Formats: sequence, C-alpha cells, structure tokens
Amino acid sequence: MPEGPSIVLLKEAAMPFEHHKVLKATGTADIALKRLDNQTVKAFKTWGKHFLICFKDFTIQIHLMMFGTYRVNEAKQVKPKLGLKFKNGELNFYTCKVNLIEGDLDEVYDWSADVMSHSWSGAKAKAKLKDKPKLMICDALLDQQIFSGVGNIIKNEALFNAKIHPQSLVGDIPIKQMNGLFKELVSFSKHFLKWKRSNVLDDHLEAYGQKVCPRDDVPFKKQYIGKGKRATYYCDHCQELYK
DNA sequence: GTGAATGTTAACAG
DNA sequence: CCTGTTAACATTCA
Repeated sequence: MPEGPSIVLLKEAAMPFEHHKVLKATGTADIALKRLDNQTVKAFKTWGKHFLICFKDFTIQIHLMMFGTYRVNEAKQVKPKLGLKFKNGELNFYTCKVNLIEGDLDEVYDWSADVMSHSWSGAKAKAKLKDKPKLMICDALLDQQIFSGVGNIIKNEALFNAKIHPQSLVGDIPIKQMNGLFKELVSFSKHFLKWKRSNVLDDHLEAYGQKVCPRDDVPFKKQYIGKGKRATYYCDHCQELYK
C-alpha cells in the first residue's frame, strides 16, 4: 500500500478532521492512548512514508509498513491498531506501526529528504550520496534518510525513465545522469500521486512488474538485487550500467 | 497450500 | 565495535 504518494492521499482523506478534537482514542497500539483524548489535531503532515498527526505537545507517527490499511468513517471487523473518534466521523488504522513523538518535529525529520515535499532538495541528497560511492543506486534510492518516500515502484520507474541500470554505483554515475534521475524521481512521484488518486496507477507502470521493455521490446530482467534484495525490474539494453 | 508483495528493524553471527 | 545476514512482523491475493 504505501509509498510517499499513497501517504499524501491518506493525508487528503484525513483533512476533514484537521483542527478537530479527538473525542476518544482506541486501539491496540502500545502507546498512552489517553493522551489523545480531548486533544485537538493541530495538523496532519507527511514525511515520506510516515503519516503524522500533530497535537500541541506531541505527534503520533504512523507507518503502514507493507500491509497497513486505514478507513475513514468506517471500521473493519478487526480491532484497529489506532482508532480516532471525532464529532464529525472517525479515522481507523490497521496493521501499522504507531509511535508517539515528543516535542519538536523539526528535530526528528529532515524535510528536504522527502521527495513529495516542496522542500525536497537534490543538492542535499547529492551531499549525502557523496559518502557512499560504492553503494548501488537501487539501494540508495530506498534509503529513507536520503530519498524519503521512495519505495520499490518509484525506484524501478525512476531508474527506467532515467535510463540508469540499477546496479550502477553511486560514485560512478555521471553528474548529468544523476541530475536526470532526480528529475525523474520527483516527476514520477507526482504522476504516481495523480494516477493513484484516480486508481489507474497500474496502467501507467512501464518497469515495475513488467515483462517486456516498452522502449525496445526486449525482455525485462527481474532480479533481487542489492543489499536490500528487493525485486528490481530493468532492461539490460536501454539502461546504462555505470561502474 | 505456496509464494510473493508498494517495508522496516531487532537479533544474531562473525 | 562494526558489518552483514537472517528472522520476524503482518495481510491479501494469485
């Protein structure tokens, strides 16, 4: 379910509750739920794959992991991990990780790492990559401290669009190609959001889950590459290997 | 029944 | 102590 764009959609779905008071918090989450009762949601935020419910003195951090789901104004059969009741409806989260963060979010999050954010900074990402010249780009893209919000779909699509082989080493990718990759990252993430919103994302994937390269009709490779060993789809023919 | 999937981290081995 | 690997968690679908 969750890469950065999907969490932005979650935030959109939650907006009716912004500035509203939590009447009652329930669920199996291992946090002090009582602290939420009668607190007003100051804002909903996202940082990559993190969904943030901001209150006056603390923030609830929700990570949907691989299988997390949520419901707005309805409930599943199972008990939610976290359920919030408002006067105007309810918000329920399932199969997710819930944390309570005390204090200032700015000390926890580097907003410039979030590819979905206006604050996203390619220069910052480049600086972080400088320390890891031997890292494969397919692993680097999934590093949430550098490219927060990028998941396996965005990784595969951005590399394909930028014509870079996933096994290329960070330090060996020419600056021009790296800039091109960053551009594809941001632009595909925006498309992801738009397509996901209208439920047509699958129709637009050109690499992830594909069998044949749409550019030159050569069979795609699917391999579990890099230290993350995540499924990686690529075309030997049109994606250049830098190493 | 089996395997895989848009993810992360604790535990363990060396 | 650092690094790399494995296990674990949790759900749904083909």
